[in-house]
Amino acid sequence: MNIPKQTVTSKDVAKLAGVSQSTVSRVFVEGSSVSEKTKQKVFEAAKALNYRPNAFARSLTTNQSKLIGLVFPDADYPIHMKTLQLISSELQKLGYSAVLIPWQVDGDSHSIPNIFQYRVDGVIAASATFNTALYEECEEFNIPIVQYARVVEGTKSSYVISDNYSAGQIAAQKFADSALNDVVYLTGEVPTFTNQERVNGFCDEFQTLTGKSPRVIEANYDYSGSLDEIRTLLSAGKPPQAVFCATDNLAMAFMDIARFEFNLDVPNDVQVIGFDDIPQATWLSYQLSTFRQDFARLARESVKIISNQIKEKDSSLVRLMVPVRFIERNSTK
Amino acid sequence: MNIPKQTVTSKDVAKLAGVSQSTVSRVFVEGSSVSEKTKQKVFEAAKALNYRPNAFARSLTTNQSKLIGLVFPDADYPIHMKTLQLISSELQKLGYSAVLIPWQVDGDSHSIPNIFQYRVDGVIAASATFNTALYEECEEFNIPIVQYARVVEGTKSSYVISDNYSAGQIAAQKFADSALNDVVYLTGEVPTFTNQERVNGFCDEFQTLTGKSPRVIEANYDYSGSLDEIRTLLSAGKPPQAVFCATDNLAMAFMDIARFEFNLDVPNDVQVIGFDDIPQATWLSYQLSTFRQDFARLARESVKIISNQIKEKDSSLVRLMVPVRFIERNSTK
DNA sequence: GTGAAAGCGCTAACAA
DNA sequence: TTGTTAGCGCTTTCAC
Repeated sequence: MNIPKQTVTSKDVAKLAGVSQSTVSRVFVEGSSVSEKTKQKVFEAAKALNYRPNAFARSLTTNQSKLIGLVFPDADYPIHMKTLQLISSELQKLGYSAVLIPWQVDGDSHSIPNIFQYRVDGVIAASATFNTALYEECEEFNIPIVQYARVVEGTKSSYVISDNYSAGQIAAQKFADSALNDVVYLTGEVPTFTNQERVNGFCDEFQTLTGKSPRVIEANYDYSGSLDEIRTLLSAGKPPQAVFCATDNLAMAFMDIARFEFNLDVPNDVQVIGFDDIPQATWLSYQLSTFRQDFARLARESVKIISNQIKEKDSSLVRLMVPVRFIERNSTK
Repeated sequence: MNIPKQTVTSKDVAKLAGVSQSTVSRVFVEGSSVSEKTKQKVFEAAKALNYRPNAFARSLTTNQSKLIGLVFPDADYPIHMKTLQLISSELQKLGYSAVLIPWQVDGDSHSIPNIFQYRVDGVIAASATFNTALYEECEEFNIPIVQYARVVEGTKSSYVISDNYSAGQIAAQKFADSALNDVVYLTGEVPTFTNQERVNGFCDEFQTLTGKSPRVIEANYDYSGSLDEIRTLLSAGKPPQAVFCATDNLAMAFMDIARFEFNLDVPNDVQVIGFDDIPQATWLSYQLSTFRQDFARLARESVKIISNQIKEKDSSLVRLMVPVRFIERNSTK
């Protein structure tokens, strides 16, 4: 176990360029005053030696790591990779890198604290399972945190989410336009703020428009965990005329059960709307009408917020709502 | 922009515990000799002050960052989140954290070098688009790299992949058992080592068993990019009796086109086998027979390899092949 | 615009 | 087992 010293340091570059170490430093720090000539000299020397500034040493003096902790989604939901790419890419543009924060605390819950040894400048919590410990740690160390596409109630943190209430309203309008009166909101089992907003928008609007209340029925956010609840729903008397589902996965589970086990036609016997617009929504088997979240925007905004809070030491909370778009395919009419 | 100093340092802890700074350090470093009594004292002081060792300062002296660069997949393929979770969790067990390396080099390609400012101890490249620059940088800085579930030919690095050749053989046997003779391998457009292995295993075995050669037809690894190629294939005379697809997404595209546009029954008119066992493979619309990769094992092994290469300074290449399992559902008979 | 010197928080010799 | 000392590679005053 023989760990070598770092190969090239700013000292080496300084020597080769014939300047002081601090001049080298200045060249690599934005906005320092260095003459164009020495700057060139230093760049040349740096390139010749293949020099990379040591971010750790830098952090030690600047007290900024340019590292953002990223709580990444725990569900194997098709859109989450895109989320990660978008966030990572936005961070990169601003000179930040992302460190993964494992959401699964194993055993003694020492894992969360571990990440704070790296002194992340901020944390982005991307639609993952709730983790109280994380929020407490952030508060303790005064690390700004922003929630991406989710809100954990009771936590005082910034967030960027889609306008779920409007989505609910639009779905309700769509169904009301078809003069339906027995409609269902199919929800997941874990109550979340964003889901509740959709429920509220849907129920409020449908009530207003038709005078009837939708049934809210609990299943699961994913496919396989919802099958039995859907069977129960469809076995209990007349099927609903339309179903608005909490996720696309759930909507697809509903469509499959309705078609293959209850011989119902979508959209003629029952209309279905999902939420998320996962790639599978376009597939020929589903052609699902659904709401597309503007993930690029969500990523951009959350990164912007976190970087502002870092730079400005501005601890005021930002709550942003991004519009969604209804994508009509063949599961509605 | 008022950046505060770090709140609590080992010095503070030392003072409170009434010991020297180096004793505090020893308490937080595995395998140092400290008496149980002082250890307790230090722990108490640390807890009272909410002390976290500064990983940057530590790295500076140890020349080890305990950070692993992670090149994460660029495709929005359903299993990739699981991959990330598994790798991240395995890393955590060994005391490492993962820093995301953005695969998309924007513009001036300065992004890759950036990550090396953090002096990652190693790099795991998880099934992503090939990036020559990354490999060169790693070599330049002597950073071990291991490829997860992929092999970029021409690169001298360790890798862990599934036994794709065997998968091809098993698929061939399955089809040969049904006495078929017109079978197709539906491949993606970008040639990869793992895919080629599957092609080889499939063709070799089918040839051996039946004396016939499968047709190898090029489409795409994802769903929507493959539709036209599949239409072309099915429009050209009699449909194949069976198709082995490079990915599950591709298999599902084939099933959809076959059923909805060519009125073919799966598996009676044409049998289909996929590869990956994504969650959708179990869905009622597909019930796809496919090969399940042992991602947990792939993650575990790749982390083990990288950590060994870091610890042992062992630059010998490890090439590991992990068995796959054929999961038979209703798309074959 | 540039250099010298001090110090960020930690670990690793070397003594004791 | 413990304390003292000397850096790790960088940035940042403060002179000049």
